[in-house]
Amino acid sequence: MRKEIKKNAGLELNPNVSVDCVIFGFDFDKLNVLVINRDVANGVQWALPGNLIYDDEHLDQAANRVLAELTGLQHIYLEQIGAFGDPQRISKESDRSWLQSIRAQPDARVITVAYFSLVKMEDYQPQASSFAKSAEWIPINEIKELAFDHYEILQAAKSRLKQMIKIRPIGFNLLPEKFTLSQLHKLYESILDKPLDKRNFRRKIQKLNIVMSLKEKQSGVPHKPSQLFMFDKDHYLRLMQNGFDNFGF
Amino acid sequence: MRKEIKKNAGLELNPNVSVDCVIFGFDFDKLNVLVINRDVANGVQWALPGNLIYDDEHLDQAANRVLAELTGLQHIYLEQIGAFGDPQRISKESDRSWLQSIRAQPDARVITVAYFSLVKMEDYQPQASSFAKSAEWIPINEIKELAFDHYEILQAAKSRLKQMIKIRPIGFNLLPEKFTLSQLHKLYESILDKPLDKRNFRRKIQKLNIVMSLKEKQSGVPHKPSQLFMFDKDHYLRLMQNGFDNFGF
DNA sequence: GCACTTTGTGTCATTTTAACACTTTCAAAT
DNA sequence: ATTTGAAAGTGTTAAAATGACACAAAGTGC
Repeated sequence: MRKEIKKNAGLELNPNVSVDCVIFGFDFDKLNVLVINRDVANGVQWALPGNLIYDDEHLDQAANRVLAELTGLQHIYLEQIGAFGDPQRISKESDRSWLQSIRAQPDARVITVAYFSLVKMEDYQPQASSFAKSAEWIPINEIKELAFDHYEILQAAKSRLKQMIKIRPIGFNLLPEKFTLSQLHKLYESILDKPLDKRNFRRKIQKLNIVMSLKEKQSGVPHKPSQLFMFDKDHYLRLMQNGFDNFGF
Repeated sequence: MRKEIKKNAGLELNPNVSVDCVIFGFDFDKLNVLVINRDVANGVQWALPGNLIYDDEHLDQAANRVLAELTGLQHIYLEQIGAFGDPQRISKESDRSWLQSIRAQPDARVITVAYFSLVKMEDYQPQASSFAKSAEWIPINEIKELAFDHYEILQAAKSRLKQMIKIRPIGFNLLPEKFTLSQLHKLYESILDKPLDKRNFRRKIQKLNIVMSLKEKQSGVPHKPSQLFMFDKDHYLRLMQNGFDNFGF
């Protein structure tokens, strides 16, 4: 195999394929998404972080790279949503100037492979300076519009997350290691977008044995302090081996 | 918008993006997959049907085209599985001769977008001539190996199908319009890859009201003839509007 | 009419679900 | 010191869903 050629190719961006990431965070109250912004003629334009892939790069690698370049985070929960391939997906007039500033071949037909990732918001807090701000956490429900086809991708990410959380305990990726059941409860409500009865929720989670209670409580809160819990991965893996894949929400 | 340029571009295959289809069929006994084959040095090589996309073509369109070109079928249930992007995915030595015979740029890095589709086997029966055979239904459990990364894609398709059938009644796409509950039962068992209690299965399906019984029975069978049923789409849509998305299998 | 094959059906014990309200514990304010 | 506010934590019950299980009925082919 021709090594030199491969090496060269490795330096090349593939002009036809990009990855975009829907990065979810949870602020103990609602879901947020990390978007990047850019000043345009009439205000600010938001988009999902993303980029072209390199020619010798695995798609998953490219997504991890985009995430790391933006946030510095590594080893983050990341899952592919799918490919978006409308030939017109990046040709809206309002998107062209942005594209021209970031792409060598702004007119190329690009399909994008979307990923969603779950991060602990505490792990990445972009500087909120009003200058040079480039990344921001935005509550998902406040996002009405995004560049390119990113709004569509966001909707797909949301519904995929909803689907996944019903069959796997991925929500823990959005919480600190130690959390309260109320936080977990609120998280599930936010993702599923519907109220869940508090007592029934707690009973279900505890019956499944996927959380272990710590000998530690919240402190400094102006109300009854809550028991802290951790995700019990071992118990979950055991459950899973028995074919468990339905939380029943 | 520059029409001429777009038209020209439309005639071009995009050398970097393909689609591949996992086409499922059900023979009332087990799941089958439609594969294409090609004689190679030491026997026969199987692959999933697929092709490069055209530059002005939507990914979904491309998948529909591949399906139609192979089978003549249109308006078939088709759903994206995701993109497969290992940079080495098509560079196995054993795949190169095949690629060279079908691709203008056999060395290009290609990512593929995989789809799965559900067809009624009766709607497409490839000629089983031993010459020039190019497409064949193969029982999924007999497939141990496929060209490129197609085996991996097949596994993803299988598990996606399994996942989907638990939340949506897509199985009906694999059956004729009129079917028996035993056929439906067997279909679910084949997809979920586990036995389901006959009576409990029938009870569940009928309680959900997603099938309507016809005033018609099987005939010509050497045993008690079965009642025939149809999928009741209206009832299902009503269910769905109430948020139903879990069959509980 | 006998053999064979598949259809079709009901009950019961157990588990799971959904609905629902009040007491406890802390910090903060007075 | 007492009150106020805010969230934590907890149990029961009725209804529904589940899982386990066996035998008679209705055809065809011989």
